[in-house]
Amino acid sequence: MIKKLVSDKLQTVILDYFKSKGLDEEIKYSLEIPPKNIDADFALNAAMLAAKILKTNPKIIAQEMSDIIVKEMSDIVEKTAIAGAGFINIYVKNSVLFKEIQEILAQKDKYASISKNNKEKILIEFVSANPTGPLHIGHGRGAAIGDSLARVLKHLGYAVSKEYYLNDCGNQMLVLGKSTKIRYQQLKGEKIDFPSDHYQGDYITDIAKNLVVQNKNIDEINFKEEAVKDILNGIKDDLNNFGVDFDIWFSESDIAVKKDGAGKTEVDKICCDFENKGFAYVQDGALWLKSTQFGDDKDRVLKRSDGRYTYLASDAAYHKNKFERGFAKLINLLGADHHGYVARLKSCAQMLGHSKDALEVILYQLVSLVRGGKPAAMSTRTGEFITLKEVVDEVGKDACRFFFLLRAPDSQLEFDIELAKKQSNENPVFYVQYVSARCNSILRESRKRKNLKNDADLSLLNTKEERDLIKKLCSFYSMLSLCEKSLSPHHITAYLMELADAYHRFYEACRVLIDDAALSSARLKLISAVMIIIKNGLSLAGASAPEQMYK
RNA sequence: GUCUCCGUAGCUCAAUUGGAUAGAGCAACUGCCUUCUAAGCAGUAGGUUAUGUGUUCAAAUCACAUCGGAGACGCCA
Repeated sequence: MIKKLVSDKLQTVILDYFKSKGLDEEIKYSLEIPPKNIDADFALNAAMLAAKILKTNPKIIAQEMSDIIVKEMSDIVEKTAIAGAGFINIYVKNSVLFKEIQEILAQKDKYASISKNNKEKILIEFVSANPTGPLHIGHGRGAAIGDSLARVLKHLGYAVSKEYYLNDCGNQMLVLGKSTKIRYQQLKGEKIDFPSDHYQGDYITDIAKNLVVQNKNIDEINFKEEAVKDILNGIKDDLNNFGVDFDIWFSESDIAVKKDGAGKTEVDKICCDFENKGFAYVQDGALWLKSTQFGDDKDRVLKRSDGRYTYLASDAAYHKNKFERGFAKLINLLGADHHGYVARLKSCAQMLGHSKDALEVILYQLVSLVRGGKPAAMSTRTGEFITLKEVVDEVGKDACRFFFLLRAPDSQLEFDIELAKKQSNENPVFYVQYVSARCNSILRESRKRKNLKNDADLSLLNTKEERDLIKKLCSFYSMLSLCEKSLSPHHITAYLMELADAYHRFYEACRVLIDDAALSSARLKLISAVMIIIKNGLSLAGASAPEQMYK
């Protein structure tokens, strides 16, 4: 939280300076972590931005600002330096760093979390796969990104709810029921052709087999219900084994089937509402949403001329329901193939009286599946897909979740099954978890020793490797706020790899269990702090921090 | 045809959202285990950020154009 400390103090100092210069407008300066070749703790770009407006030399502004910072913030700032085109590099006092380590040790898994729930309520909806088949590897990516983002936001003090939207009515449910029935009849010896537009996967036959065992009369079986129940249980198991749990399972039938006293569903009501407000109109016997009014490139059908609603109508009612539950911000994770929905969903949000930013849609590129260099199909209908369960069983939950978090959502992810199945050091999760194993090993060994002190003097930690490691620990909060700002949790894995790198270098350079009891105690404190951060970070990524690892 | 995303080292990807000398892992090569786990460390090599023009103190990042890849554009679900 050093960054927060520095930036909070800087804010008033800089504002005062700007005022003294007669600058009223807000300048969006940023406090950054400098590139590796510069050893300063933070870099400030405010002088260059101010110079642009004041039309003066940025270096002069930088010097003035720098002098004020040193004077006003002497309790935390050791020194400053002006570099490049007018960067102000800030060096934080060692005592601030050491205090931060104490803070980590005291707060443990609560470190860098904001406990007061004064931030807005957020609903994050993800996966939401139709219950027509098991989750595949693409759903895994959505699950990993959504769940980790939720964990980060929760840690930062937002009241986050994770929701799965269940499309449990509509035509495909009927097809699912029919598919199961035909498989059942085939198992009973009837000669029936299986239609090519029905669900082909073996899991349908498995469900039918279970029904055959129950030995009921065919007329007593609700095939649709049995199939959905079976598949949904499978989905829940798969998510559970993947470390993902949802707070709310929202059923589409609640808004599209359930009727109020007047015999209206929520979908009926919102369509009516939109029409009354002029956001929808009738043309060619269908009801159209005027989404072009809010930036969509064409209007969309809400209700077909035969009276059936489209998915958009359900989605509009669903999002209205989300807002009504008191969520100030909605985050939806969608596969990139659904990007066409963004404009119309945002239109709905605005028609409901919310800002278009109240709904954030994170699109993640689909996972292209490769098997031994050749592309592999992923269609639920052909039945030739790799399930999430299959990959988790073979690769392990930790590696799988870490792998999905390595890339930004909008970059395409190539998942080579053969490579992922190889449990080798090609997978960076081992590099990070190895830190945990090495720390634990030392901590175990240290318990056998008796010359260690509790009130270790952290100022003894003054080698380059120790200082680098401490600084990396202290930037944990910066990483979290970056995830928040970019709404992407992929910075977690990048951070963990950097932290692991700093730790392994420290491990090589600085022996912990040594005769010098004072130094040894200080280093033990340091690795206790490392353990806390590694564990926190891995936990946000949905992975574990093992106590031991063997060859 | 229109729209969205992408194009960065041999491969897979980062780059704190406009910042300083563009960084990691894998693959390749050279060293390091009688001391807390070598799933590690140190080092070498690898780049006109697809191409071009522009915007400014500053561009991989923004704008326009071109080339290439993926995807979306139905009164489908």
